[in-house]
This record gives sequence, C-alpha cells and structure tokens, in this order.
Amino acid sequence: VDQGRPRRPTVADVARQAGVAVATAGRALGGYGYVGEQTRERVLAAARDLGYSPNVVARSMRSGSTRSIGFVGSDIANPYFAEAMRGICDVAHLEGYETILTNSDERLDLEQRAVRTLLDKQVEGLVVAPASVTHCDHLAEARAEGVPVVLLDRDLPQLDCDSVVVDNENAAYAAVTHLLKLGHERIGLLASINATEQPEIRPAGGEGRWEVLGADRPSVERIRGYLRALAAYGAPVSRDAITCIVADRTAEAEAAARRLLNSPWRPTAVFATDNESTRRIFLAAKTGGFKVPDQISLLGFDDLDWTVMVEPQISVVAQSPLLMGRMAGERLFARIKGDDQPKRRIVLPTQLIIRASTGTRAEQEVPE
Amino acid sequence: VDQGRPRRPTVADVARQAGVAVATAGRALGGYGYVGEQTRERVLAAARDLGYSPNVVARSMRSGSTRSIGFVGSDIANPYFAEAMRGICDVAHLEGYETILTNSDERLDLEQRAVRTLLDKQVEGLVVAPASVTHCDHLAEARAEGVPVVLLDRDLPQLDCDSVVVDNENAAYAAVTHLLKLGHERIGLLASINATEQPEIRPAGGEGRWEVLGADRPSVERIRGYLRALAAYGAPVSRDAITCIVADRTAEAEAAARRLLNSPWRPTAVFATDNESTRRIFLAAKTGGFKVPDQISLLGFDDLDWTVMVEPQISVVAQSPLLMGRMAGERLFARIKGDDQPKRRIVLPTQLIIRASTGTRAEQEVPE
DNA sequence: TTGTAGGCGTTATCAG
DNA sequence: CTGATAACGCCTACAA
Repeated sequence: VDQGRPRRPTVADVARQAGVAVATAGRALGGYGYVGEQTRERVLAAARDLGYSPNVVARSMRSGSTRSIGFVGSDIANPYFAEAMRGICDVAHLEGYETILTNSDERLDLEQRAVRTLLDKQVEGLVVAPASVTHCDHLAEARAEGVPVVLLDRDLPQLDCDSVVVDNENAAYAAVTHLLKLGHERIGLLASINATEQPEIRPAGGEGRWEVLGADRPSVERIRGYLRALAAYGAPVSRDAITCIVADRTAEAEAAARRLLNSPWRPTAVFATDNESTRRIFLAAKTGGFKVPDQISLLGFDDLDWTVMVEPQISVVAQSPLLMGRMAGERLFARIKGDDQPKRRIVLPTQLIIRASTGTRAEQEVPE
Repeated sequence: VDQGRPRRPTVADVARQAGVAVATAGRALGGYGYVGEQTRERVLAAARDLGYSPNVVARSMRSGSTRSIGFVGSDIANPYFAEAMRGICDVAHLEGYETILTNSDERLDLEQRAVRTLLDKQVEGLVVAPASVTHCDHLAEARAEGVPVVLLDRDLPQLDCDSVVVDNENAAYAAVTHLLKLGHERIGLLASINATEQPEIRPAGGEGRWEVLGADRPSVERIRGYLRALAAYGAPVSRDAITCIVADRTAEAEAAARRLLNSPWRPTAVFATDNESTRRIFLAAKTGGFKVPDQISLLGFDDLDWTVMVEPQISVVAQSPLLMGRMAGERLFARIKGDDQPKRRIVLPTQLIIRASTGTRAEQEVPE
C-alpha cells in the first residue's frame, strides 16, 4: 500500500540499481560527458526498469534554465489572444520550451502581479500585451533581471524591448479613406477600451476638428488615423461620432452602439476599431433593422470567421494575430539566445478587405 | 558594467544585509516559523532595499510543490478550448497556481510528449482533453506518479480519474428528435473527427439501421444519439447520411459538406456534431444557394457568437466550455488537496436552443 | 572512463 | 526567538 505521493526515482536510484556512481548515471542519462558503452546501456536499462524520468525542476535550479516562457494577455477567450497564444506556443514548442499563460483582463494590477509571479518562476522570457501604456515599471524590472520581454499589439517607446505591432494609425487611415472615397462624410467610430484609461478627445484647431490625447494604444492610434483621414478630406466630425465602449459592460455597450447608429447627425457609415466593436455594431444594425450597406456602411477590424458568414459579409481591416504571436516568439527566442541589438519594432502589415458591408453613399439615398 | 544575466539577490544576500542568519531571513521572508518583530522588519527592509524576490524554482525543489498545473488541449485557437482554458486558468489563479498550456493538435504522440514534459516539470495536476480514447498509458503514468488528472470533454472509463463531460448521446438524441418532430426524415450528419481514429459505421439488424463502432469520443457518442433517435422514430438511414470530415483539410471538408447537401437521397435537414462542422455546413448551404430552413434545416453544436449573427440564426446544442473548464479546475484542486474519493464523472447539462435555422418539413415542400 | 565533492536557493531540523 | 547545518535532485569540476 503506497502512501503519500509515490517518490519518483532519481539519478541516485538509477545509479544504485545499475551499480555505478551517481555522476556516471547522470552522464548516461543526461547525455553529456564520457560514458562507456556498456555502462551507458546498463544505466539506461536500469532507468527504464525504474521508470526514471529527469526532474526538470532540479535541473532548472542547477542550470539556471527553466525552459519556459510566459505570456500575459488580457483574455485568452478573446480570439485575438487565443490565436496569438497559439503562435507563441508553436514557436516555443519548436525551441523545446513550455508556455505559461496568465490573463490580465486588461487590468494593470493583475498584469503586475502576473509578471512578478512569472519572474519568480524564473521564466526565461515574456511576451506581454500590456494593459497600460504608461505604467511599465514591472516590465522594466523584468529587463533589469535580464529577462527579455517582447511586447505584443502595443509598443512602449520608453521600454527597451522588441515589439510586434501593426501600423494601427495608417490601417485606420486607409480604412476611413476608403469610406470617404465611397462618398461618406458622416462616419461614426466605435471603439472598445478598458475602463481605466479612457482616451481624452478634445477640440483642435478648427470647427469639427478634434484630437485624441493619451498614449499610443491601438485604439487611440486607430482613432487618430480616423481623424487624420477625415481632416485630409475636409470632412467635419461631430464630437459624438466617436463612441467608446467598455468591453465588459454588455448592456451599456449595446446601448452605446444603438445610440451611435441613431445619432441625430445621421451617420452613413461606421468604422469599428476592434473585433468586439465590430460585433457590437453589426448586431446593433441588425436588431435595429438597418439595411447594410444601403442605410449604413460598416467597416470593422479583425478578420474573424463570422465576418464572411453573415449577410452582408463585413469589410474589415485584417491582421494576423497568429503571425504576430509567432513573430513575437521568434524575437523572444532570438533575445534569449543572446541577440543584443538595439530594440526592434516589428510592424506587420494589415490588409483592407473590402466585402459587401461597405457601399457608396449614393446607394443610401434611396427613399424609404 | 553588468555582464551576463545580473544575479538576483538571494536570502543569503538579504541575511547579510540585515545582519542575521540565513535561516532567520528565510523565516521572515517566507512567513514561517518564529521571528522577532524587529528582526522581521529589519529583514523585510533589507529585502526591499535589494529588490529581493523569492526564487520559486528553488522553493519548489525544496518543498516539492511547484504551484503549477498543465492543460493539454488540441488547439487553443479553437474557441472551445480557449474558453475551457480560461475557466481552468481562473480557478488556478484563485488557488495561487499557474497554468502551462500545450497543444496536442489531436495527435496522440504530441499529447504523450506533452504529458511527459509536464510531469517532468513537476506540475501538480493535469487537465487533459485526450486525443485518443484507447491509448492512455501516459495518463495512467501521471496517476501512478501521484499527479491527479481530470479529463475534459471525453471520459476514459478505464482510467481512474475525474472527468467533466456533457451527455453527448442524449444531447444529440434530443436534437435529432426535434428535427424528426418537425417532420424531417432524411437527416444528414456532419462530424469533424481526427484523422487517426475514424469511427467505423456498419450495418446493424435491419434495413437502414447502422451502428457506430469505436470508443466513446464525443463525436461517436453524438452519432450514436443521432442513430438512436432515428431508429426510435422508425426513420431509415442511408449510409452516406453520415459524413465525417477531418478538420485540418479545408478543401476536402468543403467538398464533403457540399456533397452531403447535394446527396441523391435529398436530405431535408442536417445535424452537425461540433462547431467546426456547424460552420462548414452553414457555409456550404450559403454558397450552395440553399434556403435555410426552407430547403434545408440546420442544427449545430456549440453556441458560438456567430450563430446569432448570421441569417437565419442557427439552432444549436449549447454547452459551456467555460463552465466545463472551471469544473475541471475545481475537481483538480480538490484532488490536489487530497480528495481521494472514487472517480467522479461530472456530466454538465446541454441546452437545445431552437432558433431560425430549423423549420418544419412542410415548409420545404414548396415548389421550386 | 569513472568516482568524489560541492553547490544552485530554499526550507526543515535541530540545537542554543 | 535565533543560528548552524543538512537536504531537495541535478550537474560540473576535479581527481583517480
């Protein structure tokens, strides 16, 4: 009758069984140093007998290498992060590393704790989609401890580490320009943001001109691209064209999307800056009985499965989180292996995919 | 000029700085044993000064507890597993544990390796969505090493560990019965399966009667429920009513779904046994120009976001992978804490959600 | 080629 | 209450 956790056999056990010294067994099992052919076989046989398998924790402690990395994202249930995680895991697996996952829910305090825990667990690298773009002491700390960090989705200029991003501002600029070219002038914007870091939008030189304050998070950059496109076209913007929703609050978000569509200034198109917003605005248009694109054009972000399943198919700015995850992983392992070139900011391309949810303004003028 | 990885301060460093013995510093920092109030404060101050943070690897080695668990699923990019992972992580986080993620891609060999690696990393528990339902030596091994395992999505009766599943057979039975009650008789089935373990379908007592051979994977159970429902209604089944696709092979899967819809025996409804198949059959119907539900009724599995966004909204059997993940986590931690009751099989309820993609057979008889 | 001894950073045990 | 010391399992000098 076994009691307690049955102890796993150790090199010492194998050594005893094989009648050799611990070091010899270690050499045979670890595949380092010189071992006689017969000795090796005897040891290996003994190991098989006992069901020996190395204790990686002890090995890590000795060698200082845990062969694990950490990923800190806001929510693995979000397809963006799920795909990114997949990319990271794949690269890690190729390198013989495991990946520890933590969810920050876009909350700085949780992210800080997560990073601390991962560092204490001696991960050899960290991929982080940072919740805050202003507070990054915890990430600097990682760097200070010699643990490479790669930023995903957002860059923190003040931090000395690689990042993998897309050119959010130009992607949004191109998207909104497309709408403008179709003849739209009154274009709404819907963005999901986290509760703590609301961007500030304030008047800027001229009637119907605004600027976004706040650090360069993707949503802010996309809003900036949107504003720049409108300004370039000389299209004035109503302040309440820009609606920000908090992803958590379902009811509020629903109401906000509905309100945007029914604004008194009658938008003829809406640009959604992320997959969450895209879903929301589509749903709002659908339940509100809006004909897309006849009454309202929709242009979203992220090319999720559903965008080609719905009617009409949704035009989107596509990015590839899978690829971003992979690139992040590759940068990370380059650093782990000692690459110490200056920080690199990798900007992956986005693609504007025009489908059926965006139409010319003319179409919308059909009488009711 | 620092060179190499800057060494993190250790208890010894803190002890020296505070002018106490290592053991004392350890007690103050680890919060165990007796320490004088002033001594504690001195140590804590020293620790703060030096930026000390415990080396969890060393702690794990000493204490035998790594405070980490592992999850082995087939693909984190699949929303089912992403949600489940989220549930598991949440519970783990509550318990102060981290979660290591590995993807098996539904391949037994990868799963075996992953389990081995995780065991070597001394995880204290494992949640596994097993790729194979016949080979489970690697999981038995985990059990033998005293590492609790909880099975997700599929149960392995021969294995002594808890499982969290849904009642696949009855869920499918109810779903197909619903279709039968609507007047459908020629009901097709689409299932995604992995390449290696194709279920065998062979004739069983009577014309138009079949049985599925193979262990009780969800897909097989669902097929069984489908057959049972049809038999109960006395509806005969054509062999090629049952189409299995391999999730990887996009082109093949597309063709198979199309073929099913265009079968010479003219199905009036299709039951899809998983989210992948549901997506496929919907797409096939859409591109094939089938009117749903007028020409073909669709009933799917998994209540993903898109099922209410498309037109018509899809009727589905809903399960909650998030909840399943949580339950799995809770069972796992119960075991980690020493619960040694006999194995428990937790069957979570499914819900048949009828939406617009399922109609009565009558509707379909409209002339072309 | 093989064996011996020490140490990685913690925690546990035992005296003082 | 505090201090010295051993041990977790492995790896690496160094000696034989």
